[in-house]
Amino acid sequence: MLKVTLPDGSIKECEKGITFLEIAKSISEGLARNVLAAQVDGEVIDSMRTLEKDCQLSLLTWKDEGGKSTLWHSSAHLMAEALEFYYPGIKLAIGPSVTNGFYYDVDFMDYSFKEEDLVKIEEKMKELSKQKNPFQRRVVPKNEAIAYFKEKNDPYKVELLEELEDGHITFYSQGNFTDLCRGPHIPDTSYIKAIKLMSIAGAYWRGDEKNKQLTRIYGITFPKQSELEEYLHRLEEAKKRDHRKLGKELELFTFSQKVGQGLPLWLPKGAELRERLENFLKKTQKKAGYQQVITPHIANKELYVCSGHYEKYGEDSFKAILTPDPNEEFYLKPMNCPHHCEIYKSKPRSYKDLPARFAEFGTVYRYEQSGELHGLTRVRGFTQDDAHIFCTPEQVKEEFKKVIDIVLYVLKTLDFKQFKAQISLRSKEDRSKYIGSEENWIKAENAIIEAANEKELSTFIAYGEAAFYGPKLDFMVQDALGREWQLGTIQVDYNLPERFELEYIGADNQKHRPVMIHRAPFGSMERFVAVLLEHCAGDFPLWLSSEQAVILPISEKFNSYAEEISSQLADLDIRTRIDDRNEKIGKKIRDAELSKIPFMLIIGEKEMNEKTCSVRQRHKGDLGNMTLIQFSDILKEVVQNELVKL
RNA sequence: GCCGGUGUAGCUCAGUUGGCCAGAGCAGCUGAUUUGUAAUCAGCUGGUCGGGGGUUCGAAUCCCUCCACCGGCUCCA
Repeated sequence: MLKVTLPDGSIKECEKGITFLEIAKSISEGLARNVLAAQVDGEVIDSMRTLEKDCQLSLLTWKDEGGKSTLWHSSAHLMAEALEFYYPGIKLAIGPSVTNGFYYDVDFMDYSFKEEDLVKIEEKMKELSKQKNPFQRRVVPKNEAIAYFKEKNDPYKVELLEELEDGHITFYSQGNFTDLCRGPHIPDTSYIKAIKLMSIAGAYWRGDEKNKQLTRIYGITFPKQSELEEYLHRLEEAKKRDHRKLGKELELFTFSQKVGQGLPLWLPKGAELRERLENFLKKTQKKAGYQQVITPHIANKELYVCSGHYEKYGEDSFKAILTPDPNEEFYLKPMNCPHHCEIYKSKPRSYKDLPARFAEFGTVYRYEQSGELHGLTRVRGFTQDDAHIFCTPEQVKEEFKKVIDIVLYVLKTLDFKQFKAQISLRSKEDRSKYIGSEENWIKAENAIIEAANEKELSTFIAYGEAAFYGPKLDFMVQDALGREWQLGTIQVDYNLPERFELEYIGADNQKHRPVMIHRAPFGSMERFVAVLLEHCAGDFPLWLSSEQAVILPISEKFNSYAEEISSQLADLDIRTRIDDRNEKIGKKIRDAELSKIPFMLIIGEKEMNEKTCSVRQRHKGDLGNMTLIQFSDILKEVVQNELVKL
């Protein structure tokens, strides 16, 4: 008998050689029906594998990430089987599970595969799933595996196989389909109850644009039909929060083909919102010892040659701006740091002056690839809430921690509870794209990791995500559709100070090199507004709302009283508008609700006589009759609750 | 940039076996109504059917090309 330790700590005695599914059965039939995979000593494997030694076991179901990914991975195989049925001879590349479902990259050769073909594949998958075909695992010697796929004429699998180590290669088969696969898989196809193929898209083989482009088919499956329906419903709801849709509806921003792709136009309401966010941060930064600076939108090519950006990005950026002098070239500024370095250099600096913190809402222009533009989250002209901190090497960690405080304060104030802190380091393999000495990189990496640890941030490391001049700490949040975006970023940089030969005089009366910290708590105003918009579904906090209340006279007879309270509320610093259209009150309320105005003040005969207003709150309804002072107190309290979070 | 899809009024959308002056709702304008917590009624205005080229007696509809947008891929200082 072997000892199996379950997640609750209990130990179960089991016979060697029984399957994990059988262990599940011995616990309960219900559990057994739901088990998708087994996690044995931390490794996720088939529930049909057998018990060989004492172990820690947890049985994974739909509720576990490992369970989900196993079902989806198996679904990818099921889809591949259906595809081979209709398109014999297609070449399959890879078919993994992803955050929301799975995909398979397929080389369709001469077939043409269209979106409308998804339905018939889906139907075939449903048919195959009902056949209850078991997933069978088989260890295959490398040469045999290669021979199999050479015979099948699949160059992608052969290429994958050639990189694998002999003795660790497994095939999985179900029905008429066999695939090279590490696993794990569900016991049989009948576990896949609800199937939806979502979309097709192009994807390069191995993610390299030099390689052939394959057709990627995305799908998602569930162990229950109702879960699929719920998922599709959630997708619909998410679409309603899409910042591109809300931005248009709430008249925050727009794009114009004439102005140019990826160049947002901020409408009055959007501009006001943005101004409030900027002022909020300016105030926070002023307290933290930052100084505002202003730099121009273009700069001489020499600036970027010096910074290294020209060499790195010159080819892909907006082309140079020429002048009557043939020896001159200017560039639209793609980042603010080189300018700030020159501000630092404008006078000699003493260690007593450091840290120097220069902040600027600097608008920058980058020629992003056309296919990459996306609403406000990816644009060609945007404003960074940028600042550069110049400090001594000894001050780096402390300064870095202070910046983390600001970022956390900003996220907390705007009610972002879900975010990830990503430590972005160099790629392990390819170091050619980075500049600067090994020694400086290591110093910078350590500073970030230590600061993050001391601030007790929960972090994860992403290799290959560093900037070319240094590592970063990036704050990532998800948008309505689950896409991840980088918002705030903090970067330690030893390179630019060197390139610009920045110096300060130390206590020893010698010249020293300062260290730079680049940081932007919002990231960019554009992206932040986009993510904020989706996060709050357009219901902005009161302190950010341009129109905090709309005054709704019951009829035109009360317009003059509306004017009166509007001016009184303005004296109380409350931002209002009067809806004096010749419409019924129901219509005015409906329009105010749809435009997501936090408060509505309904005034008629009674209110005019009593010098009161009837207050209605967005999404909540009637709060009753009150005086303007009472109303203003409510607003003050709401704003207090929104802002005082530290 | 690459693959696939989409493009009709300010917005949401109808209209393709090629054929009457291209339609609807909302928004806007004008008038009537003077209204009590999510859409008052009537009339009117508004469209180079994304741009350009072609096929045809005839194109929103078919073909070519360019542009923009959407979903991905690659990229992201």
